Amino acid sequence: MDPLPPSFYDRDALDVAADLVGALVSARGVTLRITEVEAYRFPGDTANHARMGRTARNAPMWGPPGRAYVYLCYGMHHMLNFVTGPEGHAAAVLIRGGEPVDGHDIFATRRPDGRCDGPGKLAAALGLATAHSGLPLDGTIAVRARREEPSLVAGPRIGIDYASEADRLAPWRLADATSRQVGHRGRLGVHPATPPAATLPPR
DNA sequence: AACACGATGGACT
DNA sequence: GTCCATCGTGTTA
Repeated sequence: MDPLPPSFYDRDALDVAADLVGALVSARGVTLRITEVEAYRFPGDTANHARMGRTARNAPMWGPPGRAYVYLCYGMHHMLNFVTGPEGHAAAVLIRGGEPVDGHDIFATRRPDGRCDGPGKLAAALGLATAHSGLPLDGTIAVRARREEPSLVAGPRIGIDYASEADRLAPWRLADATSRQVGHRGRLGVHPATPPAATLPPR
């Protein structure tokens, strides 16, 4: 199975997010089936790291689609994102949860409790850190298309109290309705994602 | 140079 | 539910 091409990511982050649930992400000896994601859109999303413009940290978000954006959160947890939209469009999808489907022994050393239901846990399970930020998603980190379409549930994104009320409430967290590896289940509704607004510039 | 603050997780009440 | 470790980054001076 070939990695998903950059064109897969060259769409609105919410559309990409919906298609990433169920996809496979592999890195450093572990493969996970993605169970939970969040879309960080652009422009106008006040929860987006790139909301204030380009910085050294968020530089990969401004680059071409289909690359990783990894950053350190709270001084100890790493967060894995996939960059979406064309160059200059600083959107991304945060990968928040996954079920191990290969490399179980390595997974067990990185996540002794077996849990992979949060973004810090997921990056730890894959052995990723900020050194991997900017890498294309067809090498050390590789993503392959899902085989079956999961049933999705949606809810507000987690941990973005600093954002505007509209952005705090936007149901841009998407998860597999049947997976155990999904956090904050009480904050997920049964509704599918709202249709994405046109936030991509015409091409 | 100093400072404030996290797209969290784990321990605990 | 509450508390807080821990440090890179961005902002301000």
